[in-house]
Amino acid sequence: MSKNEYICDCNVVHQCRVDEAIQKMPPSDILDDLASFYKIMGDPTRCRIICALEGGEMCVCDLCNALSMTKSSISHQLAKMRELGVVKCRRDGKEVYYSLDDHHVGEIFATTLAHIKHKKSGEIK
Amino acid sequence: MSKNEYICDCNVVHQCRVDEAIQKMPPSDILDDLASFYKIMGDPTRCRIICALEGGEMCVCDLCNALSMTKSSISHQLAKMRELGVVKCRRDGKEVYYSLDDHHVGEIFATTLAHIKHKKSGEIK
DNA sequence: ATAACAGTTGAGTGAATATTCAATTGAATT
DNA sequence: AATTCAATTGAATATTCACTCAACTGTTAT
Repeated sequence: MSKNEYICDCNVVHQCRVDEAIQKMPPSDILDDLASFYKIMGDPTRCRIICALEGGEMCVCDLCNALSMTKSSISHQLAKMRELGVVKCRRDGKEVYYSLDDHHVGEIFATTLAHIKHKKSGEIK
Repeated sequence: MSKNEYICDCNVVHQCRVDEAIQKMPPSDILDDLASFYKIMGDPTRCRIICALEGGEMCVCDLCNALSMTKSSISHQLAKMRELGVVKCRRDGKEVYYSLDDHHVGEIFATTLAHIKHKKSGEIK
């Protein structure tokens, strides 16, 4: 009778918990944005770009040298980060300067970094 | 003379910023852990699992029905999340109950969700 | 104008990964 | 012991994605 028999071959154990979870689930556009935000942070290269930009704006060439990577590779990543509103850029002559666009990013980043470091040193839960 | 000529065909614009970024860059094992943490959150299915588990533990079948996905798919994701210490599980008879392992996850998740919602409703930077 | 330089972009490639399907494990019931 | 049910696992597939390479855009200098 309930929709689960079409999805899964077992019976619901706690219908109330299932209903509660469905009811409290954020709308899918919000969830997709959330996942996109995490996904954009979920790459070592982009994490390093964010770390570098926390000290202030840098041009693409500066970033290349700070991260020891090619201009093309960095530029591709910056384009994605810009699209998601993580970084912004301004042109000054031949150079293009990038900086963190979203002030929340730095905070979330710092919080998570502290959490990782804490876990790393002790493995206390 | 500087190493950048091997990486990039342009000249460093701000050597001091580059040096500062390199010096302040967290060690690569920390950065990899950080990226892994974000990566595991960077998938809508896993975000939904986390949302569901915030209300308390659920068995795999409950999760299937809450998310309208197959047991196998959910189980594969749960295995990854368990490996990274995001969720933990306990067996009770035939069922296996999953819950959030890391109390930081909920906090970081809530913070980011609030941030996304805020951005969504207004696009104020 | 032409050349030189900073950065971008698109196609292509190889690696990572989410889901499906089928087989298997582990536990409870008959 | 045999069956049933919840969950896991491995292989296969399709998609995503980071990086490379080469061509191109936009700006400055000659």
